[in-house]
Order: sequence, then structure tokens, then C-alpha cells
Amino acid sequence: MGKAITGREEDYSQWYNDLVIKGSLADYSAVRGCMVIKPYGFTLWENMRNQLDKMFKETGHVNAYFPLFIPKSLFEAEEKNAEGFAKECAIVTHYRLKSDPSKSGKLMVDPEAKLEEELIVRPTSEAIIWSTYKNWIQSYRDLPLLINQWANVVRWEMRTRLFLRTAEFLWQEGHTAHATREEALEETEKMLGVYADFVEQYMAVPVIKGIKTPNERFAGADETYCIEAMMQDGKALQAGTSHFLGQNFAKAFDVQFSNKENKLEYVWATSWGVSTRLIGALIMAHSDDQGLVLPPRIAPLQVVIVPIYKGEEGKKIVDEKARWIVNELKGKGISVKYDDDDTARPGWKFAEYELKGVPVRIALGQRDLEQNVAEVARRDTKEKQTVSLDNLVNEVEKLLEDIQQNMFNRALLFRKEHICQADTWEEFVQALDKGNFVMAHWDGTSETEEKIKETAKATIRCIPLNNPQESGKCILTGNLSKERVLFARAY
RNA sequence: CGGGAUGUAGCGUAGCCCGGUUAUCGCGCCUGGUUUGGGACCAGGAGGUCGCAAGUUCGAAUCUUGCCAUCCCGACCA
Repeated sequence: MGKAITGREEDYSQWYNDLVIKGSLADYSAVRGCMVIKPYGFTLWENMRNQLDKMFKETGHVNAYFPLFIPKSLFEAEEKNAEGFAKECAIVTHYRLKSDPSKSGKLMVDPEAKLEEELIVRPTSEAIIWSTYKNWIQSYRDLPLLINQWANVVRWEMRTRLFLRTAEFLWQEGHTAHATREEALEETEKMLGVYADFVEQYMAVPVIKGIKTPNERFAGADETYCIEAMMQDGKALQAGTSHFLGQNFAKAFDVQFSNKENKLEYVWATSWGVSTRLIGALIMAHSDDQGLVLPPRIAPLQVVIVPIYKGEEGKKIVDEKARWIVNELKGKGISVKYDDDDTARPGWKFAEYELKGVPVRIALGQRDLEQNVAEVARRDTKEKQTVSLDNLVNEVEKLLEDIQQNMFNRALLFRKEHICQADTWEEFVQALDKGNFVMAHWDGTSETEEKIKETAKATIRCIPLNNPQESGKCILTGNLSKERVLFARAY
């Protein structure tokens, strides 16, 4: 009872915060804008990370690690990128503290320990990485260079939200170098595909693949590809980005290679990333008023077994069978917890594991054992069924897969119901107000995009890939347009 | 960074306006017992720098100032 969460309808923001805090994913910290990821939340991240890492390696990438600090002179080398991040950089200016002579027991910055050159705490690592790649790349034989790093980055945000926007967050950033423009473009799209596959197949969140408009493009990129997901309030969340960097960084850091004709050329680059923000997407795409709803493939815990018994003798009987089930499930590679904690009663445990989003709950009682069955409940629909113990393991295995599929289908259906076209300004604003993604014509200018953002509070999320060409008139200006683009209010 | 709100035990809170012995209550926690099929019950118990720091005062949870953190709205944001 002490853990009741705020309803989605009542206060969506508070609902989200309640899920994160009461679902034990994360906690506030003593540092402004920074959060603590708790073991349950971190296990979720580890599961996501492990799968992504596997997919990166399957596509030929290797991991490395680059410094947290970037000398200011390196950081500013690629001007557009530097400008884009300038307003949210944390900067190290000193390297030593000393005792404060005016306050005993307190410390102060030692003014004599000022760094000759300030260090930027990385908001992204292009600068440090490309300054290094310069030394690693001489010949076309050194290409492609396909490196990823798992790291933390810092972006000094004005307003923070757990997982969605924090000053420090965890992510991965891939940085690749290629001999040709075509190959780099191919890589950019390939990694976007990896992200889309991961988010859809493992997180059960459908995404729209697309290209950002110049306004929304990554600073320093020639083209930014993205995947956009719909949250339950109809707002969009950018779930991942993949950038075609052209030769911008190669030129800024003078990274050239000799081609087969022994001529010097600048390399072509990509970078791509997803972050712990994905956890926010996961929460807002699936969860309900009872708590988290986590997809089986990445859930920290897939199955929980709750025993129900009377007396010591009863416990022994149930224990024995439960442990057998645990072993059987583990044998199938399913993560399972037998919660035989005697201090909490079954009803309490049911509510607790629903809050935590455990996909499958098995209630095992003496009455069940007499009939050789167990009660199996699924978190996504809250349906319960009675399953023979002889089939239990197979049924659970099938059920986990079914939950995974159902969650994706449900999210996809929700998106279909909340995506529409608009041809007049009035329709457009109404659709947005109702929490829709809106496909509408846009005249292709930044000015119009800005005005729409100001008046309708909606941004162009992307120009979908393989977007059907269709002539029409801009929703705001009435100017000619050749395709619809995706508008939404966004996180 | 601007506007608004909040901060009292792990959580939620009363008290604050109008300063005055041992700071209220519920949940949770600990001990013992009875229980156990949807957030159990009885009895006993522990737990507090009242966000932090200065100040006013004989005396501060209460008044003043500064700072820190969180939430909401805005601005900002790959």
C-alpha cells in the first residue's frame, strides 16, 4: 500500500517518476541532475547492453576506451560540433584542492593549481577519437576502422528527468572510418537498422526510421538518421541516432589515407549511439498503473515463483517442488527467482512483482500440488491460467515468447491508432493535442519548421525512410511540398 | 536560467501563520507469537543534525538571509 503509484491519467510525469523510483530502477542522488542507477535498473541496462554489444560485434565492430577528458583545443577543432555542445559542457579548470585557511576542516580550490589548458568533460567523443584516429590511419588497408565504446558522458542540462535527461548518462558511441562516401553511408544505415532491430525485437517498442531535418541534425554531421518511438502519452522519443559525418572530422583532424593509387584522401566517418534513455522509452511505452511492464528478452528477472502454504510441513512440500521448477527453468536459460521470504505474504509479493514488471509469476500452493498444477500469471495482460506441472516449463517458455510478441503488437497497435495525416492547420493542432504523431506537408524551410515549433509545440521528428512522394501544400505556409514529414511533440 | 511549489525517521505526513518542557500520526523496520490462494493480525520495541549554514532571540521545526536538492511550467536540449 505504501508503494501505490500515481495513475497515468492523473499525472503522467508523476506516474513515470513513481515507476522509476518505486520500481527500484533508479534513485535521486546528492548531485544535481545526476541519478543513481540501482541494481534492478542496472541489470536491465546490462541486458540491453549485452545484446547490443553482441549485435555490434556481429557487424564487425570492436570495443575500445577513450579518455573522459578532452583538451579544449581538440574539442573546438571541429567548429560546428563544438558550437553545438558549447552550452552544455562541464569544464575542469583546476587539479588540486587545499585546506581553506578561513574555514577549518573545509577545502577550497587551490588557485595555484589552475590547468594551463582546460579539459572538457566529454559530451561526446568525436574530438578525442578523431585526434587519435589520425595516428592510426595511413593506408586504405587500415580501413574500415570500426570501433565502439561504452562510456559515460556529461551534458549539463538545465532540466533533468530520470533516465530521459540527466547531466551524466551511460551510452555507447560507435565511431567508424571508411575509404568511401558510399561505404560510410552504408554503415550509417546499417547501424540504424541494428538499433531498430534491437528496439523492436528486444524492447518490443516499434520505431520509425528516418532522417532528421537540418535543424535537428547532429552538430558536425552531414546527415542524421534516427529511430523515433511513441510513448503512451503520444509524445515521441528519439531512441537512437546514427550520423553520417562526411569528411568533416577527417578535415578538422587531418585524417588522410593513401588509396590504392597512392593518392591522399580524407576518410569518411560515421558515429552512432544509444543511451540509458532507452530505459525511459521502455518504461513509457509499456508500463501501466500497476507498475512496470518489462519485455521478457531484457527483463532483469523473467519468472518469479511465489509459494503459498500453511505451516512448516506445507512449506517443505511446496519448497521441494518449487526448487525443482527453478532448476528446470534455469536449465532452459530462463532467469527465475523463488521468493520464499516468509515475512511477506503472497498478496504482497504479487503486487510487488507487478510493480517491478516481472513478466511471469508462478503461484505454487498446496492445493495446486494436490492436482499437480500451478497458477501462471502474465504481467502484460494480467491473465492467469492453471498449468499442469508436467508442461509447466514448456508453457512458461512459450508464454515468455508470447508476452514479448504481444507487447510489441500492442505498442504497434497503439501507434497505429495515434498516427494520422493532417492537411489543415486546425486538423494538425487538434491531432497533436490528442497525442498523435502527425504526417503533414512541410515546405522544407528551417523558418517554417521553427514557426511550427513555436506555435504548435511540435517538431519534425524525421522524414521517414522510403517516404512516399506526394505533392501537397505546407501545413503552415501553403507552399508546395513533395512529401509528408513526421511531426510530434517530443521528449 | 526565469516563474511556481516542496523539503519534519526508509516512505507519506501533523505541527510553522501566532517561537516556549519529552516533535504528531500512518506505513515500513526490529523482537516474540498467531498467520499465509491478491498488499495479514496481536503485543512489545528501535529509529529524528526538523534539507544545510549563518543570523535574530533567554529560547527556533516555527522568524530572517544565503545555499543545496527535488517536482511542475517555461526557455534550452543530437
